[in-house]
Order: sequence, then structure tokens, then C-alpha cells
Amino acid sequence: MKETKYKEIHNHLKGQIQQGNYQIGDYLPSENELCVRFSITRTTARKALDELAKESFIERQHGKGSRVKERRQSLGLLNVKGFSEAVGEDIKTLFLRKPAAGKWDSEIMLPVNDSDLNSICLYFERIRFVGNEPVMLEKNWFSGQVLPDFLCSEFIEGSFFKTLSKKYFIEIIGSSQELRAELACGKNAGLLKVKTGTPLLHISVKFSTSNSKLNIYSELYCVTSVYPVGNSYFI
Amino acid sequence: MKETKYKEIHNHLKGQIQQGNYQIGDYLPSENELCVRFSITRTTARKALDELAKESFIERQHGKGSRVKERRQSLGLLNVKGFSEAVGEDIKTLFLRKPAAGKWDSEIMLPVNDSDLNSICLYFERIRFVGNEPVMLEKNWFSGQVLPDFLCSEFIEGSFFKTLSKKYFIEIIGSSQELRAELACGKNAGLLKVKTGTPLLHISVKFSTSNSKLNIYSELYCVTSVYPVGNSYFI
DNA sequence: CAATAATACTTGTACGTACGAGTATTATTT
DNA sequence: AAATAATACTCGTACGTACAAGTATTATTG
Repeated sequence: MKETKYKEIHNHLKGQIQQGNYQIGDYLPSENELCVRFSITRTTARKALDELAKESFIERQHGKGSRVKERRQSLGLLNVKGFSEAVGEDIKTLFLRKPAAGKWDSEIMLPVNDSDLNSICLYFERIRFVGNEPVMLEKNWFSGQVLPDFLCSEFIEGSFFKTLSKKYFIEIIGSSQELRAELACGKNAGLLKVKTGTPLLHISVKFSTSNSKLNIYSELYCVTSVYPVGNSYFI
Repeated sequence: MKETKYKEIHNHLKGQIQQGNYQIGDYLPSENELCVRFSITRTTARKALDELAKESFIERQHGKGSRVKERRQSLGLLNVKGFSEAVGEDIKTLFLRKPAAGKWDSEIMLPVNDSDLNSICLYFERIRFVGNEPVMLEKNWFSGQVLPDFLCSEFIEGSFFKTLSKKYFIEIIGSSQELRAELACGKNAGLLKVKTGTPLLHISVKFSTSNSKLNIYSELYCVTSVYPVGNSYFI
């Protein structure tokens, strides 16, 4: 269970930054200084720093040093909080399919992990209304491996994420998304009560969670003519 | 005008991949083979391959080799860093209108501050290409009040945000966005070389900066059929 | 014939050295 | 005093060597 040297240095420096021992704008020790402090060669010191730069913790400056960067952890397009908190008040949700066993559908746009493919797939599908207007069709796939009793109980306060957090102590730690403008196909058009050929905003999301065995794959189809999808953030 | 060796190798291999001399799934020459072919050391060969891996052209496999990967690029637009850093290398930018005096257009979707409305409006408009495909039409409005000499000089490294940062020491501190799926109208369709009626992803952004007198309003029109707009984040 | 061992590859880590190039300070010259 | 040169730092590139560790093939063993 031995760690490599450069990872050791890398983690040490990362910890120092996260604990605030190096503030934004500060310079880390130079490569040569790391060499003598940790009894390593410059090759190893460089590798540790290069990794930090790749994770955008620091910024390397030729002739100057490695400066701690402002870290923008931010901006999931849909914030992680989910739909309910993003839009106003009068939201209704209609389950088209309650959570049940499903299959890893080819409709999922983002690459599905192998470990997920080899485990049971759970699926549910909802439509979100603002007032009486359907605005979003939401399809969700995830592994049921780590969620015992999931199918037997209702969502807490109607929220999937809240259920994960409060019942299973699983948090969202990241996401990747892809956005596409598409024309509504027959089926989705019908569900969203728009004409075929209406432009829809198609959002594909893959959520990573604090449980490495649970990833959530969502395909969202949004009618944006009246209610555009929005978000904002400030550092 | 001398290029570094590893970049030379890197570009050579990249070209080979892009021309199809190495197909998806193929293995590139091993590090040792590159050494003898190009009369370099393994350090240099590794660096070239590591760069390719970072750009996700290849996948390195311990004990096996470097395999050409399926390249699913997406335009990581929505992080604050802007366009240039988000996508890979082969981006071109064409100015339709160089920065010049403009007016606070009604095309701006997000509410314009009163203070902005009362000051001079600067405007520029560009098209972004990936390869030779136009993928985004970008329109930008902002107040010229706090940017002396802005019209006289070129962008630093072609980047608006870098120019703001390095020349004026102004940083982006927040943004709000709205997303819409729309059908391409005649003018935009022509510029992006798509048919009218093609669905476009319309992103409206308002950036707030560290200088309270400078807000940037952008309207982006993206062709997402080939290159979806993407982002990801982890906490 | 099947399981195992040896082998020849691959990439990964780490050592050490050398010089080039960018940056900032200090010393020198004008 | 101001411009210039020397310097001492930074990081970037590139050389060369060595061994560890993963993968696949071949040879050996039982």
C-alpha cells in the first residue's frame, strides 16, 4: 500500500492549500526548495506541481513560480439542488414511471461506467409543470446496488436528491453536462404538449456522488420558449 | 522561430491521428520506438504522448501502449474561463466586427444595468470554428468607460478575458445565464452555415467583474449537433 | 494437455545533469 | 540619477540511466 513520492508531495501541497496555509495568490515553494525539503529530485517535484496545475490549484509562471489560483469549483448549470429550488413556486410533478428496474438505455448520452453497466439499473421518469404548462421531461438512470429499499418508499419531500442525502447519506460531489438544441421528436413532443419540430433544450447530466458506486445519469428535455433554463453564481 | 522537440513529435502524431493514419483503437508507436525514430530520449517521447493524452487524443495503458481514443469533444463554454481554454487546440476565431462603438441592443436578453445604459457601449462579434466548422456566433456588449485604449490594441492571446485580466486587472466574479433552444433565423443561419430552422442553443450571459462599472453582456448561438456545449465540475 | 515459469515487451517512477529562457534584484556604468 | 550590465533566482526543455510494474507471448514444467 505504498504511495509514490510525487503523489505524497502532491497531496501534501494540496492539503496545505485547502487548509489555507497557502492563500490565493501566494507562491508555493519553488521546485528546488521542494527538492531539498523532501529529499527528492526536480523531476519528482515538477511532477507533483504539474499535477496540481492540471487540477488548477496552482498556476505555473515561467521565471516566477507556482501561484495558488482562485479555484472555481462552481457552476453546474443546473445547480445541484435540482429543479424544485431553481424555479419558482407553482411546480407540479407527474411521474410517468415510478422508480423500477430498467436497463442502461442507449438514450444516455454521457459514457456509462463499466461498473454501472454490470449492475442493476433503476429508472424513473417524470414531467415537470409550471402552472399547467409542461416544461421539462426528465429521465433518470442509476445503479440500484447501493440503495436498499429504494423501490419501496416514496421520495422525501418529492426530491430524489433529498432522499439520497437524508436516507442514504449520499451527496452529489460533481457533475458533467452536455447541452444540445434539438427538434422535438414525436414521443417527447406529445408528452410535453408541443408540436413536433419545436426546438427543445436537451441536457445530459452525469452526477457523481460521495458513494463511488452510485452515478446518476439524467436526460432532460426542456421547453424553453416561455421558461428559459437559467442559473447564476458568484464567487 | 524554433519549436521544441516534444511539440514537434506531438504535432506530428496528432496530425497522423487526424489524417486517419492511426484509427480509433490503434496503438501509437511505443515510447522506445519513438526514441529511435526521432532520435530523442524517452523523456521527450513521454512528454509528447502525455500531452496527447491530456488532450484526450490517446489513452495510455500501463504495460500495453498508447491507444487512439474516441474523441468526443464538447465546448466547455459555461465555465467562466471562456472558450479558448475549454476546447482543444484547433479553434479558429473570425471577427465579424472588431471592437467598436455600438449601442445597447434589444437583442440583449438579460437586464442591462442603468449605469451601463448611460455610458458608451462597445461591441464586438466573432464566429468560432472548430476545424472548419462554425460552431458558435458570439456577440458581446460592454461599457467602454473603464477600458482606456481598448479599441487601439489587440486581444492578448486572442482572449477577451485574458486581456481584461492582464491589461486592466479586471477579473470575472460572477455570471448569470439563460439557455434557450431556438430555431436559426435567416441571418444567424447564414453566418453559422446551417439551414434556417436548425435548432440552435442560445446562451445569454451577463458577467459581473471585479470592476463594478464593467458588466459584460453576451449572446451566444451554438450549433450543437456535432459539438455539444458541455461543462463539468467537482467540489 | 494444462498449469507454470521465463521472456520480452510495454508504461510508470525516480534518479542525476545540463543548459535555455523568463523574471527580479543588485551592482555597475554612464 | 538613470540607463545598463551582471547576478541569482525562477520554470522549461532535454539529455541519460535505472529499476518497478503491468501485459502478452513463449518456453518449460508437471
